[in-house]
Amino acid sequence: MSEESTEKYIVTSALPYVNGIKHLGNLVGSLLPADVYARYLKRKGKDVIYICGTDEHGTPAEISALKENLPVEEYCKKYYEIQKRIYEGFHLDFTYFGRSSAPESHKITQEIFLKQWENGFIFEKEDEQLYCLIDERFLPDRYVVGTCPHCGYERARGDQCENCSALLNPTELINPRCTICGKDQIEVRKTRHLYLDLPKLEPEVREWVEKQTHWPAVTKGIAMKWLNEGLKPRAITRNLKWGIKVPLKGYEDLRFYVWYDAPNSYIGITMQWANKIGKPEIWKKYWKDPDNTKLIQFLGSDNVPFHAIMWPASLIATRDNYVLAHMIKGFNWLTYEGGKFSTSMNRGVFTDQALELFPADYWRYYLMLIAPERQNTDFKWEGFAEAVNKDLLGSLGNLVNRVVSFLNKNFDGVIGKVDKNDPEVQALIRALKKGLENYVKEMDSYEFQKTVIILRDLWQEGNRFFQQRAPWKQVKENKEKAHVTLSAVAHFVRGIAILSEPFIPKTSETIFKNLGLDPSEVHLITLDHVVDFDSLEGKKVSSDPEILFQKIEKKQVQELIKRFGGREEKKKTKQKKKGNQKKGTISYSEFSKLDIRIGEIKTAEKIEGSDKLLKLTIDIGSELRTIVSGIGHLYTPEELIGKKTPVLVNLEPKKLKGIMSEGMLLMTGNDDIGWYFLIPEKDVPNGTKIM
RNA sequence: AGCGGGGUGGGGAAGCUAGGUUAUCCCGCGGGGCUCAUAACCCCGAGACCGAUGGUUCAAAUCCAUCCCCCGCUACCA
Repeated sequence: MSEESTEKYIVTSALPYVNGIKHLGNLVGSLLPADVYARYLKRKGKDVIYICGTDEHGTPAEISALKENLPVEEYCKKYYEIQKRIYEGFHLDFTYFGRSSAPESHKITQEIFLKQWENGFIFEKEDEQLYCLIDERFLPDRYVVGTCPHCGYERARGDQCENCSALLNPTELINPRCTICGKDQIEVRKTRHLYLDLPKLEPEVREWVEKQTHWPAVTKGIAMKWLNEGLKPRAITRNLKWGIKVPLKGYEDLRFYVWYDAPNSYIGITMQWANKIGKPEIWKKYWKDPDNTKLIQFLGSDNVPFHAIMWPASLIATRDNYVLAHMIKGFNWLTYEGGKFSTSMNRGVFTDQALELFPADYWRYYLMLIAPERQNTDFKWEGFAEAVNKDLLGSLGNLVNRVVSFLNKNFDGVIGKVDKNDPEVQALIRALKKGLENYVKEMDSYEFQKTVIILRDLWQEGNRFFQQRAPWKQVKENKEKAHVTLSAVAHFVRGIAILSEPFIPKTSETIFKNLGLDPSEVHLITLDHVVDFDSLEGKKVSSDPEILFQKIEKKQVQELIKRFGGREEKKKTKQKKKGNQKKGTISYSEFSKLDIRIGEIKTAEKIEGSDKLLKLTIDIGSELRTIVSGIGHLYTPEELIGKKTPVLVNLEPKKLKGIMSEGMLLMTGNDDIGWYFLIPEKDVPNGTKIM
């Protein structure tokens, strides 16, 4: 066995919670980049497994199951199947997509726990918790509301009062109520829980984290913050029925906390795979050979503490030889049209809807292009359409189509010999070589956005070469040379199809098909065969090439924004919220944005077709402003001329009755007592600021 | 309020960790070319006091300090 083959990789994506169908944000923050990376490693010829599955334990699953009137096991199975099918639709090429509730996950979690127990990293502590007599369950903090002991707010949550923002303990609440049944049949019960002794493990965790100099800023920053604040013991059990049992006498009523069992399921799911393929021991080859295995984990930044601190600590505490993460690639957040994805407000796109609208590769490409690697990024329908129309269709699709069509029209579809002495051809080969080099460099640094841009540049490079060589002219003057041009481009296209495979696997298949190659080959060829300008010689391209992408029309974009919620809707809801609230405090900096000055009304005239609006010209010192004001029923134009009044000068201009109004008169009063000008006590020059 | 991320030509981003020739890319805009290709492609051009102020330095978008603004998280919704 060569040294190369003992090097193994485990790629994991954060386990999506079983509860319902996920947003695009969930895809882009872990599942998709993990898939792209695992595919990349396969393109490098590495021994790699890509592990993921649903995270099924915990209270939310139980509650959602209640709501759907299903036993929790059935509920989880249902959503496991649904999510699995969706991810297959996105061509996520898992080695195994399992479940955290499978027997293997129970087994490994219990095994890990027992080792920690033997090694003295687990202790018991008694605690008080609220218990709902109706639901017959202990209530997690979030499932209790009651009156705040500090401010008397009646709907304070178990952990914090929204009104006075005091941090609370659920047992402090006055008249606590259960949010599951809504009743107040609650009592305080003593309960004991098991804790993982993180303070004891801290030095080892710190030493390990400090060694990870190659982690991205998001990951390392969050991990160091936790360590610097000091680790506290963390409960690993809950009072639930749904979950993994604690394998100790006297603790049979307890279940492990989700945060504790979920990451163990990466191992558990690998075991599920191992059992399924009939090699029950093979999981150890990956998870218990830390010197030769690299664990690469993809997750959203909220998950970083669990993967960078808690889980490694947990594994270290076993004193066993489990693999710890080599890379934890944390992602920031994806927003939707400038705001957040929101289930309740029905804003944003769910993964199942996405697949009904467009092929998976459209999403894969755009999402990786805007992957929130170093900052939050925004999903925009216009951006999506642009990426599809310009990059995928205009650049890649066009290149593939034009070369295949041209070969069919002029050379019976046969690819010829590439003349490698031709300097322009040499330049094209060099460009592909260089592209490959950069691609590997960026992928090895887990830089997905940058890799996508390298791909896009290569697609353009193909078009440039095609344009520069103008085979449609060559074919008339020197048919042989035209054939060289087309053959070179065909080989180039083959190369970029392989490079593009991790990102747009289905498209790469189609490209291979159009080139007359076996589509499944594109998932097998390794990167060292990308730069190859010989292998297609004599081959025949497809006589009926498949169109790679469909254009997304402007009209369609507008419809999508309308259907899924766009900016307009966001504005409205924001205004609504504000309108319902009392005026809150503003900071001085916000106040200082207001530019209010004394202005003198120079002219005033009625606006045709309006009974209240007057068009005023106001001298604000530096200039004359046109302001439309609704005071026509209070004053005649003549009365207004010469009046001095405070004017809000930097108000966003707005068209009223077709006239641009560039400011606002400030007056006092209301409709009962009338409206009055605020006239300065002493005459001041026009344009004097009001502070 | 606390925490995290960010402010770079009209829009979106790269560059900032290891300061240094004309600040890079995509879209848009202006002009030109091509007609093989899903009006898709290619070339040229205009456009940036790199959030503000102060500092370090021969030299700062890049380092330090202060401030301002935006977004997200703080709800087992990633």
